Amino acid sequence: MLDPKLLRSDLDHVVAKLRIKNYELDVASFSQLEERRKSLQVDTQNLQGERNSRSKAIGTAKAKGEDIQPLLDEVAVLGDQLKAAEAELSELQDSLDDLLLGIPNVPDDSVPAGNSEDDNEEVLRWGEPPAFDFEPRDHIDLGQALGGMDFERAARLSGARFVTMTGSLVTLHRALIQFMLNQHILEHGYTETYTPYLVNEATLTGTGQLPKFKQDLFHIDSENHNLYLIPTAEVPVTNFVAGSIVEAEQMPLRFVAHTPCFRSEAGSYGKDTRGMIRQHQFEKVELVQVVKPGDSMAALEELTGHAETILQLLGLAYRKVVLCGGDLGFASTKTYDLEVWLPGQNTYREISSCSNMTDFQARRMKARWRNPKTGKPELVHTLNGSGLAVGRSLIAIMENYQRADGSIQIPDVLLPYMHGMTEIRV
RNA sequence: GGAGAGAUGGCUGAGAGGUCGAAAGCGCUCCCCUGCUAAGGGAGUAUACGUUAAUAGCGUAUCGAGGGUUCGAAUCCCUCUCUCUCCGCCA
Repeated sequence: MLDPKLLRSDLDHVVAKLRIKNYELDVASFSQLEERRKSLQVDTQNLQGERNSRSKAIGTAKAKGEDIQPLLDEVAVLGDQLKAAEAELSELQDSLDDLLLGIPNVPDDSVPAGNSEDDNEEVLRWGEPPAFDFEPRDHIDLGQALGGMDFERAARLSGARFVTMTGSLVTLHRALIQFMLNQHILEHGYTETYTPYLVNEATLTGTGQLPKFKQDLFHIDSENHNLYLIPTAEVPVTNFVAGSIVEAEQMPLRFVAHTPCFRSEAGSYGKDTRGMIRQHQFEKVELVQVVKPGDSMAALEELTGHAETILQLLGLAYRKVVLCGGDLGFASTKTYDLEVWLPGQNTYREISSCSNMTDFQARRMKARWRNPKTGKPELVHTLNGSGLAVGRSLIAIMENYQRADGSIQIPDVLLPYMHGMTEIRV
């Protein structure tokens, strides 16, 4: 959520900023609601004040043993007026909140303009795409040939966009998770976390998935439960600090979590339908930081660097792009995508997305820290990034480390997790 | 699943229809005293919103959440959520 004060004091500026994100703020609706809210709130508070002072007078009169009936008669009409005013105000407040919850975060000044991923700006390329003296295969061919990856079986169990895996490929998948976790915990200073995979509406509202993006989520709506499957660990982990005040000396908080992620992928029909690129269920190692407001842009660079380190240690060629305004997520002010080279697709594909949400999520979650300079609680800044998406990492390893005979070489950093295996073959 | 108890400020914890945004203690901040250490005295110490030049005043709201009763609710009633204790079941 944006700062309502900012919207009131500098609306034109916010509108201009949001245009970079291709979002047109409904200024008329906002101004109208805001104006009515103001006058209605003043009226309501005046009525409340009157009721309070009169009730107090009744109290003191009663204590003195005076006849209070005349006072009661005076106050009789006040109740209904007040009730009506309060009802109207709360209704108005709700519409205003709905509007505010639907407005995206404003982009950082460094974010380039643009409409789609084609307008994203490349910041760097690392590594060389491998040169093969044979025609490289994609992970689907490789996985089927190796016998460990089966999309048809998964479709019988669940439907499209699922996979079953067996054997060494699963070991490799698990090795990737262990390697990433250990790197972030032992080398990058993150605290390992375990979280629920089902969360409530308040939690998803805190990070910004609700109310606007309900269609992207899997929803458990049963007699006794109203829960959603997490689309990313960002949701439960960032909400660790919801409603709390973090001590200054504890910051920055750095959390890493490995969780499954569930996405309905509504609206992506026909996109990436083959293979493991876009699934309803996938594993991700997620990085979350909670930092002091002044530190968040530096923290974004740092966090993105932590994700890059994983790619570098795995020896995977990648490029780093800054998302343009039109491609920027709802809650983000600035996002770096890391795109790994996939020989099977002959292109770079997103494997990590690292974002600075500034105080946008913190305001929704009421996540604050106590600023020693002011002694007051102030909103924290939150960041998150994939470090990395595990399923896509598996694909990347398979396609980049494939050999002419269809076997797959295990990258050195994963060897400690592979029970002595140095390659995967039929 | 059954029975019971509870939820109050940064923390502990009083308060049981009116003068309660809330006693007291702890913690924290400032000041005084005291030549170290320790101790003592005083003052202050929630958040949001509105009004405003203002972090000054003033007003409004907030005692788990949401409804209700009442002129007036932390206090009474209802619903929900969560926590604790005992029993049952269980990976």
